[in-house]
Parts: sequence; structure tokens; C-alpha cells
Amino acid sequence: MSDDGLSRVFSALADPIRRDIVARLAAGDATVNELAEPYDVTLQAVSKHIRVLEDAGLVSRSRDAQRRPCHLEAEVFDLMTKWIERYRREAEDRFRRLDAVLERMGEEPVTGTATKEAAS
Amino acid sequence: MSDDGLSRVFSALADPIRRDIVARLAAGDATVNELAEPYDVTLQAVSKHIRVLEDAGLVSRSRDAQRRPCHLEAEVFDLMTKWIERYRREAEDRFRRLDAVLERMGEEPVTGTATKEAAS
DNA sequence: GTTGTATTCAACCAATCAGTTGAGGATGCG
DNA sequence: CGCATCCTCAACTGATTGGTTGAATACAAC
Repeated sequence: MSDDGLSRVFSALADPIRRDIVARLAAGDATVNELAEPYDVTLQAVSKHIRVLEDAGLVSRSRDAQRRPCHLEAEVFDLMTKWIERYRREAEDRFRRLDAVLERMGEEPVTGTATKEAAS
Repeated sequence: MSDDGLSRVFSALADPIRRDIVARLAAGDATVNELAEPYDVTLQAVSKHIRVLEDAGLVSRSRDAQRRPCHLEAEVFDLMTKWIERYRREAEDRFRRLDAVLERMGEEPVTGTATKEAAS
């Protein structure tokens, strides 16, 4: 389904374990075993979680003997931040404009809910 | 599963239709019908999507006759932004520290695109 | 070469999810 | 009232997901 990057990133971070893994990787690289230790699930489950994070571009892995150290790829966060900030700002601007309009007309509380037309 | 707010928010935004709805609501409030119009799914499907956004706290609804105008609740974005920024910053700081350490020992210049310590 | 450690693959299961159709509630209008 | 409009609830379906167990790979060490 959601083959686009943004969907994968949001989807990856929708899981508490995966968010926790990201949080711990932010403090430093770690192996699958190390990452799996605190959780009450099997190692394979954690391996899958890491795979999801990797597919989303949030984590990369290198090789160190039989270990596969995981590394947090911070750049991808920018994608999310940009998306979020864009619409947050838009919504806030709109709110501010509405506020100004209401203030300007000062009195009549506009009987007809004028909530249509979304041409940018 | 994801009973915490952050999971619900990320999960809600993991769907392209829902992200598009958010994008359009950032430009102004809209009814379910208006929102459903551009998509190739039934009205009920869109109604469900809106419900998910509402449960995540991203959207609120009022009543206008038989219409249920949807409104973007921008505050919730802050929750996400805070989470993201926290770990992004941590990861970047760590990266910068590592960079400094490497520089101090005059090691192999990790060279060129200093954004990755890639596995070659 | 055998053993041990770290990790993944494969097959399966239960739960959730995005979508459907069809019926039903709420409200405004003639 | 009867009827159309806007929207939601209920039940179902197929796909995805998070989890499991068990076998297999990759590598180091003995």
C-alpha cells in the first residue's frame, strides 16, 4: 500500500517498541541483541522491528563480525519535520487570519458558516 | 495496542489519504462530503479515516445542521515535533562529538560526504 | 571440522485495518 | 408529515501486522 517514504516513516514510528529503539539509538549505536534485551519479546520480533526501521530509512546497519550494529539515520527526520511544520504553520496562519477578520468586523458573528472553498 | 497518544498520532499520519485530509484541512475547515470528494473510496471509508484522525486528536468536529465540519487541531503536532526534534538533536550531537573525537586523533579523514560512516 | 554466538529466514497465528455494502440516525425543507 | 441530504453504525472481507517457534545462515574460536 503506502509505498511512499513518508508513510513508511510515520508507520515505523507508530509502534512504541520501535520508537524506543530509535530513542536508544539516538544515544549510540547498538547491536540487535543489545537492543532486544529490555523487551519482553523474542529476538526475532526485534529483528523484524529493526527491519521496519531500516526500510523506512531511519536506521542503517554495518557489519562487525557476526554482529550487525544499528545506527540511527537522523536525516530522515527532516522529511517528517518539514511535512509537519508546513501544515502546522498553515493551520496557525489561517487561525490567525480568521482571528483578524473576526476582530475587524467586530460585531456580527457571521450567521452563515462560511466553511468552503479551499483554493490556495 | 498503541494506547499512547504518540502512537495514535503517528499511526494516523501513516496513511496517504489521512495525510492528504490533514493537508486540506490546513487550508480550511471542510465537511465529510467535501473531504471525500477527491478520493476513489466510499464516503464511509473517508468517515472512518476522519474518525482515526479525530481519535488521534488531530481533528475536531462541530455540528452545522446535518453537516459535521472538520477542523484541524494544530496543537497535537507539537507532541510529534518535540519527540522528533529531541532524538534528532541527540543523534546529531552525538555525531558531532564523534566527528570531533576522530578529528582530534587525526585519524583517516572520514572524508567527503561527512554524513555517513557508511559500510563499504 | 565442530562448537558457539549473533542474526535472519520461513511458516504460521491472532489481531488489526482499509475497504466494501446495506441499514439507520439526524436534520432541514416542501 | 414525507422526503432528501449528510453522516455514522454494523457486519463482512482480504491484506497487513506483530508476535510466535524452529530451522538456517554467517562468522569466530577452539
